[in-house]
Amino acid sequence: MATKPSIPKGTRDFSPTEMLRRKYIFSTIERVFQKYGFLPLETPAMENLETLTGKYGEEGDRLIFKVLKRGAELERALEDRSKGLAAEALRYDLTVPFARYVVQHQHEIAFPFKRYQIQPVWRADRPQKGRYREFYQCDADMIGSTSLINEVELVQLFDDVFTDLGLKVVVKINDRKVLSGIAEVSGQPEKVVDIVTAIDKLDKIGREKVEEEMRAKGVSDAAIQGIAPLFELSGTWSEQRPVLERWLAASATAQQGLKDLSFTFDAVGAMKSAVLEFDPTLARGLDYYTGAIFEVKALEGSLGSSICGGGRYDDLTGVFGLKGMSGVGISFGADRIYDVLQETGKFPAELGGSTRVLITNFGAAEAMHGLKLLRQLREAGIAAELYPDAVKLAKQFKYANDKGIGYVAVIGESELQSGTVTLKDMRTGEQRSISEAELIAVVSS
RNA sequence: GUGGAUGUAGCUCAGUUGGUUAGAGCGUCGGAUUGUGAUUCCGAAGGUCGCCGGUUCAAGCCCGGUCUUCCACCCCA
Repeated sequence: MATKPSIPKGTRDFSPTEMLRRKYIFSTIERVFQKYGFLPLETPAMENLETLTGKYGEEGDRLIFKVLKRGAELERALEDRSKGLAAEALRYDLTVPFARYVVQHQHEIAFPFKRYQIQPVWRADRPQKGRYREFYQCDADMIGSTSLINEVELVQLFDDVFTDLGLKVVVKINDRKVLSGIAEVSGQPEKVVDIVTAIDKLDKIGREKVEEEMRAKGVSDAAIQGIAPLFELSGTWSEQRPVLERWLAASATAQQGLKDLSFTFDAVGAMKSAVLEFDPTLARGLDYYTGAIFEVKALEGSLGSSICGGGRYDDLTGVFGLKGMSGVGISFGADRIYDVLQETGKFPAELGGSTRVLITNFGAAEAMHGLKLLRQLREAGIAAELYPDAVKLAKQFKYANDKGIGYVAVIGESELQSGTVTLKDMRTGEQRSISEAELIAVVSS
């Protein structure tokens, strides 16, 4: 007997209902990406293993899904383990494949290059709620420009997407240069990574535990004291800015970061659905971000975790041999946006895709006539179906009901003779007899 | 990768200190209505109790292993 079928851990099937909703999210994001001048790009599901290893830190390397060698190559690898059992791996994110693409095709690309990419990525992580081993990323990056106008546009892009999705969000922004400045001013600039990863957890574990963690990582009490002003920071950017300028006066790096942030705040202007907020505790993706850092959180729903991220990286393509290419990019977490929209009931009630009208099937003659009508309806741009089998009518009506089809056009023997259809509005339950010529007009209104 | 929970019908879940033939609601299917869904009434089907092994006269229940899902950490979308 066949064993019960299943799918790998951390992967999911998406039902038609779920897919309509997912496509709604993807197409909303894609439309905005295009409006901002980003062009589509796709890269293979698999990359050469060496393209990926070492790009995500020690922790990241462990989470890369490796693809086992096959055939004779595998036999050889099993005998001599020194070269490893895998030469390829599934992509871990979209940014590194993008960097690889840019380097490989640098002579064909016109810079600044703006691309978007909506594809699944894989991580050999331990699944949890909202964390999968296969999930989609929706990335937009521009590379080959250091202008802060890019940062400004990305903030506006966030605003546009979430306005279209009808969700209130906060866009948090920070600058890696400010974080370096904080470490500088504290007197232990070499501890910047430890300081920053601890600060990053502030809203989750609180000030005391953050200080505890810094102490555990070897940050001195004097330095922790020096970071204290961070915890007292409050108010809007215009209130925060002078405080930061005074506190971080000794660090030229920090001053530059503050200047850049101010430019972004000033240039963004009024926003529709998003609130822009400076968050000094924001540190994500420290490995390659060098300037601005972005994160978006929903102001509705209970998810709490971030639904988008991004930032500027000064030397993303350097590891592949192309130096001095600065880029800035963002990523939408479609799966988490789905959860928030689902929880807050923000999905549109009717998401296209469902058939508008179903023609009943009473038998060969009626069906052949229905087929002709079906063609006319479709020519008129109306999604229509003919029930394929001449089963009892209740079953055909139930099919329409379950599928959310708006109208059922009953064509039996009497309708066939009189050239009419009996049209039932499935929402109201009303039913009336109309001529075939009227059908398209009534159904499309 | 570390620590802790979880798994019973398609779905959500009951199931007594281990005791005969494992239940409910929803859904599905059939009928009431051979030309009408959603609502109503009647009826039926559907389970190797995640899987493998052990203890026992007897296991859905106890023990071990394994897998899944979930939670915390790590990290992250």
